[in-house]
Amino acid sequence: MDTDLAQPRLDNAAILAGLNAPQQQAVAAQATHLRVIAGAGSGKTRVLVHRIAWLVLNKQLAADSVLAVTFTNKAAAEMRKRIQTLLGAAARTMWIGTFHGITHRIMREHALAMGLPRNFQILDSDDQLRIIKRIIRGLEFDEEQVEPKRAQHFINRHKDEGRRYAHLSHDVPPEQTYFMQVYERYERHCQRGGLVDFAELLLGVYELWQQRPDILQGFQQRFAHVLVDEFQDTNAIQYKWLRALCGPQTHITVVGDDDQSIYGWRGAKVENIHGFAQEFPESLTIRLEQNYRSTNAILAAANALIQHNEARLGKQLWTEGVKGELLSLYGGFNELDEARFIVDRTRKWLQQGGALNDVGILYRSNAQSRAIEQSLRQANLAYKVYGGLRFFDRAEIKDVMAYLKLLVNQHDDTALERVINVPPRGIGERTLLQIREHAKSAQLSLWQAAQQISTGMTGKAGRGLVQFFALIERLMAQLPSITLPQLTQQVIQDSGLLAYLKTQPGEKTYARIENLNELTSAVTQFVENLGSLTEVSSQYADKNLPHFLAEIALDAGERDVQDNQCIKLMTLHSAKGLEFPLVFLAGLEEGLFPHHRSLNTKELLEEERRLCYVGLTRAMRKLYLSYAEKRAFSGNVGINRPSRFIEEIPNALLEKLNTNNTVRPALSAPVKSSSSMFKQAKHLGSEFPFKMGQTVMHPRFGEGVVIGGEGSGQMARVQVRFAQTGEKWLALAYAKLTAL
DNA sequence: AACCATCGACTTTTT
DNA sequence: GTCGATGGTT
Repeated sequence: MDTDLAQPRLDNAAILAGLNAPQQQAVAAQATHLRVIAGAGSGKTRVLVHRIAWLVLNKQLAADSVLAVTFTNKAAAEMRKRIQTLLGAAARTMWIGTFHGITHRIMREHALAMGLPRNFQILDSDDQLRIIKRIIRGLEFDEEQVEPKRAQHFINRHKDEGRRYAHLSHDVPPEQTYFMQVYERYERHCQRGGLVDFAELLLGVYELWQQRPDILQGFQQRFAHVLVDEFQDTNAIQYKWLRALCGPQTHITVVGDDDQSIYGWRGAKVENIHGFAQEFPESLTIRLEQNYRSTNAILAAANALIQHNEARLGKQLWTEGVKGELLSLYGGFNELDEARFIVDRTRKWLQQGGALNDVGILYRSNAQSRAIEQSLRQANLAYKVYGGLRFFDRAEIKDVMAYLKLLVNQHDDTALERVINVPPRGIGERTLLQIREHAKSAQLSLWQAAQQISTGMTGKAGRGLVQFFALIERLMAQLPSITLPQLTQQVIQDSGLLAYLKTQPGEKTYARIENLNELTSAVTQFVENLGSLTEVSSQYADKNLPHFLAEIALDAGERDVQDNQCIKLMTLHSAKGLEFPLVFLAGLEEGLFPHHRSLNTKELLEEERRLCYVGLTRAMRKLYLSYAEKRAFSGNVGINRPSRFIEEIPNALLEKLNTNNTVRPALSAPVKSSSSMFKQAKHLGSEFPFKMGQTVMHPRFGEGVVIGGEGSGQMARVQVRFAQTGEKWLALAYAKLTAL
């Protein structure tokens, strides 16, 4: 797709060559601000890259007066690579990075002004959760009532919106007062420890700019052009941050597709791209609607589907390419039948000369992969499941990382707690409790507290502590004289992690040991790359290690999807930005896709539809849609109607393979009012195991009476009035209700 | 302190 | 069904 070659002499003709008219307009737009609505497969990255080249060439810009922001490291790396191809070495000094990477860089530069220690640490969500758990325990809250995950979500949601504890109204629903207290303590904890979570990177820099207009002005003057990729995914704080950065002289270019906005649930605001023209009156909007990826049939289906959304800027994808095959729809008897169908058609594809890595199998939720994997294994087809646990999130890797963190900062309590008894060295819960108590009362870090306590200690725990201190100190002493890969090896060996792993039985042990080896090669790779970056460090671990830790914290470890000679399985969310000649979109069932938790509000439902749109537009040549009439879920069997999204695709584009089944068509609209729920329940009939007014038994809530119901299959819920607990909505798929 | 059994949860995910 | 957390037991 990309035929860019290094040009000996780059001129405008070369930059614009091979681009269609709207692409050229976007690349060379003179408007103060620019919004590019870039449909799927319309050459978005290409336009972004060529625009940067055009700007540098025509506006005589210094390369470092351009700032290009993306969401993922992968996108940033790709962009830098392609700019390098066009502009050569000039791309080196250009500010290209993720929101978090760039704010991290700014934060390092201005740590002092932000009241941060020079060696501030970045928390990943795992670290964050651990801290929150500790705080909840410290406050002596019941973890049942104040769930750590929800507290984390509470904190992150507010920070992503730019709200500190101090900004919050204290007039909140009672259940949130707990979260408020956790938030307050969490803020203090991070402040004290020099800990920075992901949201803090953005929020911290934003606040710095608010408090120090001089610093802000410096950045405003430095960047003549700011370009933002995937603008539809920006959240509130990212938007505020960008808004602040745009001074009177700044030009901003945003690129995105409101129809592919699928991250509303984690705070992304489609409004940002929708309202751009109002917010930036001197702006031009250009639509890229010519698609270079899919057949006409696929695009027609995608266009038809997305037209059911109201909240959109509007656009129609088209192609000069072939009409292509119709989409095929298969209604499986159950999820295994669906999987067999997928295997069958994959085989057919291979027989016709297709390749394994042409194939992408996409689904709404991870759990769906199991049945498909099973069938693929039986058929001996090579596949890989993308998503799930990231490399650096694996327990054994995090253990090693925690040791490395401790070497940089012994007062990193989170890291210490993680590894003080991993591998087991006799330091149990009681000892740990003692250490925590002492740390709390004497205002010490756990490291300090442990050292003080260990002096009077004899026995197993005491020996374990001494051994642990000796290990850390010995490794610390080596930092200035060994390389980072050597250090990593030492940690793996000397900590006893490797030896301990080897003694553990279980099939996963081998994979874990492999992971540790892979970590060493990742570290080696990091050190090699370091030489080519601007921040050249000495080869020794004392200099490299802090950089490495920051890098890893900001690295999702995105795996390269493209090359592997195998079938790719992934969720629709992870498939965004990818393309496959042959795509299976599985599990098109009401309740699963659209997901039952998105059925009740229009906004969520439209996001589901956009997700479906993303799925359809991944396909280049052939697209299969499928659903299962019955699907096993958490041990239960759910009966689902085919997804409404199927109906939203014109019949003329669909070849129906096996849909002569017993399942009735989808509900045309979500159930809204409670009275209609009530009616619905009465008429639900066979698949609804309870009648109105029936007495039922619940293992936890006891006896109750059915007073309402809604939905069917996986989304079926009943309302029950319990004697003790009052009225509750219970999902039939989860609740173990028995009729009395 | 380590191990085992039982219980419960269960959309999507980058930084 | 399966993973992870928890609580009770050894």
